[in-house]
Amino acid sequence: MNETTGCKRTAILTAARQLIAEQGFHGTPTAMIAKQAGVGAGTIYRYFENKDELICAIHAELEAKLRAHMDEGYDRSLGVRERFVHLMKRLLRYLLENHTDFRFLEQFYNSPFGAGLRRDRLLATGSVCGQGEDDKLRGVIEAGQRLGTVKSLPLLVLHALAIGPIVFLVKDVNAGLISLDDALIEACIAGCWSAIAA
Amino acid sequence: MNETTGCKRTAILTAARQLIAEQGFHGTPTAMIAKQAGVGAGTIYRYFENKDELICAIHAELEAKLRAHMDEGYDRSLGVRERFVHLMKRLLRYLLENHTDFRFLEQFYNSPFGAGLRRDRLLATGSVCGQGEDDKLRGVIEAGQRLGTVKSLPLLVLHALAIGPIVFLVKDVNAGLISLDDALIEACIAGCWSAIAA
Amino acid sequence: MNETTGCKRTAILTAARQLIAEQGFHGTPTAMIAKQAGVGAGTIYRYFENKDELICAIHAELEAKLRAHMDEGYDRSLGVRERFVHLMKRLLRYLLENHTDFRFLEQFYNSPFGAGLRRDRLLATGSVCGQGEDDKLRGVIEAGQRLGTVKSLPLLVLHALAIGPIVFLVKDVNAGLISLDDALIEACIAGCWSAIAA
Amino acid sequence: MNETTGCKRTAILTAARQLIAEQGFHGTPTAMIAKQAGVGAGTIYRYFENKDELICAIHAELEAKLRAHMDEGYDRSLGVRERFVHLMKRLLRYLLENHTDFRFLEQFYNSPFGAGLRRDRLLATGSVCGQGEDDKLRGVIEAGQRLGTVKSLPLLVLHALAIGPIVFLVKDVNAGLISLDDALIEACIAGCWSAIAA
DNA sequence: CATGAATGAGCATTCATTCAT
DNA sequence: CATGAATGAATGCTCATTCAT
Repeated sequence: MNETTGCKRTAILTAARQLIAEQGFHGTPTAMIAKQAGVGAGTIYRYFENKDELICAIHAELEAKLRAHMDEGYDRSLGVRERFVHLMKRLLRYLLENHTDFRFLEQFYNSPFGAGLRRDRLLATGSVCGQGEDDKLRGVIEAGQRLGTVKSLPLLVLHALAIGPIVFLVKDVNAGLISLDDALIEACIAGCWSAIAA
Repeated sequence: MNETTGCKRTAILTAARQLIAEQGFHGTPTAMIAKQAGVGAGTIYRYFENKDELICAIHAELEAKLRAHMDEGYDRSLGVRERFVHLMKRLLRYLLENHTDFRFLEQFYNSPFGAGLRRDRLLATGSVCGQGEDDKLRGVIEAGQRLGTVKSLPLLVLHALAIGPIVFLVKDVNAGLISLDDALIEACIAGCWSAIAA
Repeated sequence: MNETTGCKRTAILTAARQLIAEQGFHGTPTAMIAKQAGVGAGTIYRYFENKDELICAIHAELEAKLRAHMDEGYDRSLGVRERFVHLMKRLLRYLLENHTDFRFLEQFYNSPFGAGLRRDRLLATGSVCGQGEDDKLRGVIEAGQRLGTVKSLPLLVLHALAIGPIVFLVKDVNAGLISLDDALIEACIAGCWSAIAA
Repeated sequence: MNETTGCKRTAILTAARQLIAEQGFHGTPTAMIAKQAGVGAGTIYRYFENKDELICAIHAELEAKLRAHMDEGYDRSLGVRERFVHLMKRLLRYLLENHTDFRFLEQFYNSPFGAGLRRDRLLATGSVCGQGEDDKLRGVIEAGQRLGTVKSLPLLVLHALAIGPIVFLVKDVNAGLISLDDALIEACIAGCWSAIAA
């Protein structure tokens, strides 16, 4: 048993996520996933229609996890800037701490897989434009716009100004080019706020 | 003849860049590249060691083109902010106008190919930290720091704050989620400046 | 419950026969048979050694059914020609009315399955040469030979002359190329008789 | 070199025909075909879209060969019966002498492959009903009907009476149940004629 | 007895790369 | 130099069969 998860489906998801994060979609044969998950080659297909479905399932899982993590400890009573900083910090910290998750998502969005799904997605175009979803970051930005503390620009532009640097920076960190302490994280997010602040 | 370039190497590079931008690395067999380039399947291997080398050659070519485009019309006599805006505008406009180039680079950096090459690259971690190269954006940022108009943060962080939103936004545009007029471009780059300005 | 037969074995046989008739041996996984039969995938193996045995069991069942049908209403006191016509009509009508049975047998005999079993089988080489079995058609032909009303040719040749057209014609009917009324059936069997009559 | 044919396409066709005749479609992996043909596994796909296309190509080839063989030596000036006997003899002899061809066609027509193609095919429903083609057997039968020497029955019925016994008998021969000398061949075809003769 | 999750051998097909011409 | 036919290793997926419950 390679996985203590108990459930084979979870073992497969975990193995696939890790391997794909490291070696890419095409560098990760299903046989390798099965082996790493400690299951038979055919077992994958009891849980997923095909390799693509497996990949999309991982993506869905990761996005839910990420969103849940960001929302944790969110306090509506705080001011716009404080709430923005809270969400952004949690986002940045999550991406830094969950190395393989980020690597996976990185590849996902920049591949034909993500092409059709890109809209409304968090790291890609931002859940900010999630239609009816309870997107906290979007809510904060819109609240700021109503109060006049955030620029009157299209949501997508503001979102790019906020999220773009985070994604970019995490790549640098993962590439070993820099490491971020609390002060730098604080400074970076302050910069993001300045970018969107009126 | 699909290419009037005369040189087969160029025909191959062009064909490969376009096809890969549209279909991804793995959706683009070498045979397809050869056909589109109007050359024999074996001819590719007269000019490139293997498919990976071809891909890296495209990357190198695109990066050089991009850098050259950014530097064009650059006026050292202007102020820091003006020079920053000039470079950033040219970058954003180039990426918007050269759709397939961006698509290619997007895929390149977010794949095992780019993994080893990521350091020092423009869109990835920014040519800003190009060792000895004449990197104008880096120069502007450092000049700003000396004058106290740009924050005293690591270059990579500033670079992320500047470039991150651009890359992010171009993806949105390419996904058809938004289109940018001059005013939005201006506003976006103003936001980037605010992010790094002291 | 898809089957009211009560017995799982029967449910499996029925499901397998129908599915195989429609989709062929290789287009019919055991899992599909089990599902259609309303039993678990493993249950098939409680009643049949393996898939091949199941297929052979269906074949045996169908052949018995067919033989029983042919023999029904058989009157030994009639003349040779009348008895021949009786058996042949019942054969033709059975095959026309039991579409899937015919489709199954068709596939069975023309596949490696039937290869080893072909000898002594009704539709294939004819139960006419069934060793000790009470084969009515064979009996009629031999009786005819003794009376001099049927040609003195090897049984197998006579059998081919009698049965061949039937099998051939049913295929045409199943393919929707022709439909047979009573007159045509009569005429066809008359032709078969002419072929073997002295 | 397993094949002296010179052309790989031919080697593949030949190998596939023989192997499939012996082991069936599903008992004959493409790798086995390639090996027997003395070519690489991928080479098959340079000549055929996929395995199905290969199989259909074999079928087309065999049917053409068979038709050509039947037509050889055909003399329009002979009487209806003589022409019928000529064609039928050549058909029967061809099937007897080309064991594997028959085995292949047998399987082809009784499989999902043949399902859509069955109409108008020689062994299946008979080229007799080939729309505009120069089908000699059909011509002879129709000529006989005009002269009143052949029954006034639908072409398909007459065709079944003529061809059915042949196909049936060849199976018996191939199964080793009987062997045909000239006299038996003559007798059998005489029987077929009696079946359709007015 | 019955189940159905798990298995893994087996197969069709693709594609980067080679090499004889 | 250029070609493109040939290659065969590699891969996603299927399915008959087993066995723990």
